[in-house]
Amino acid sequence: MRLTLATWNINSVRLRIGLVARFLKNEAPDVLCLQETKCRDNEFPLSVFHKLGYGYVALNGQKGYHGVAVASKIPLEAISRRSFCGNGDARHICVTLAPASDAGRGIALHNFYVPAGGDEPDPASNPKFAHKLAFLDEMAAWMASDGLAAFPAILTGDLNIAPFETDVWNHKALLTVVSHTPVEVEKLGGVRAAGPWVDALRHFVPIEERLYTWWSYRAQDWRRSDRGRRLDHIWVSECLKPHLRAARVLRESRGWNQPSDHVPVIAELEV
DNA sequence: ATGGTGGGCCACCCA
Repeated sequence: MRLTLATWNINSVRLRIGLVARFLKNEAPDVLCLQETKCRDNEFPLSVFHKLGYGYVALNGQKGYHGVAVASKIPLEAISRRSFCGNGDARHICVTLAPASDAGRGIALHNFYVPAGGDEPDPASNPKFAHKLAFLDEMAAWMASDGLAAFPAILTGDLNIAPFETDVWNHKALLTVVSHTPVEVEKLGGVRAAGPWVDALRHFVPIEERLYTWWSYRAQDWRRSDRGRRLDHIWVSECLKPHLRAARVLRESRGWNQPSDHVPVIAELEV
């Protein structure tokens, strides 16, 4: 079967539930991973997802900040949530996808919202940046010890890092800007190597081609200035690499009414 | 070089 998976930092799922519905009607992914839902689990607009055919929803929310969710047309099993850096932030949820045609163990799906890291790229003076680096270290160590990617697995979400030169509008200018500094790019590389994971978007889009998933709200005209960054990712385990069929960015949604500053990333696999 | 715009929520924190 064809499995379509999307990830989207929605920046308040309650405010933008209309955009989510539009996206689900238009693109109809089998699975949608959300970040920055910004609500408690009992405030999540479940009924909208149910009405649109997403009968399986797994939540890890909290009041006002962060929060991740997975909505799916296919059954979700073995739902778990991990707290990173021991501070109780809702930044991770793991589910197992059980596609009908998959006779095996299913696909483990990790949905992450990595800390943004604040403004100053110095862990000594900026605790938010220190938190981001510690979070990435913990991700890599966890992956290495648990062999998460040794079986069919997907790691997705807002990783808040644009790793390659063509993942930002100006590589040189952004070397000192949190999201593209060498130290965090290297740590993200460590997480990827710990799988090892395959970057689904870059599997299909040549590295020479600029590719963004986020444009700041602060630009006067995001489309004209096009000062974007590729912060949102879908990674698959090596054994799923031969099953990748397509991956793309839904750039147009940045121009919708009252948009999120992030747009969806979509990957298709034959499983 | 600076400040620009959004969200949650009720004083600011966060992106």
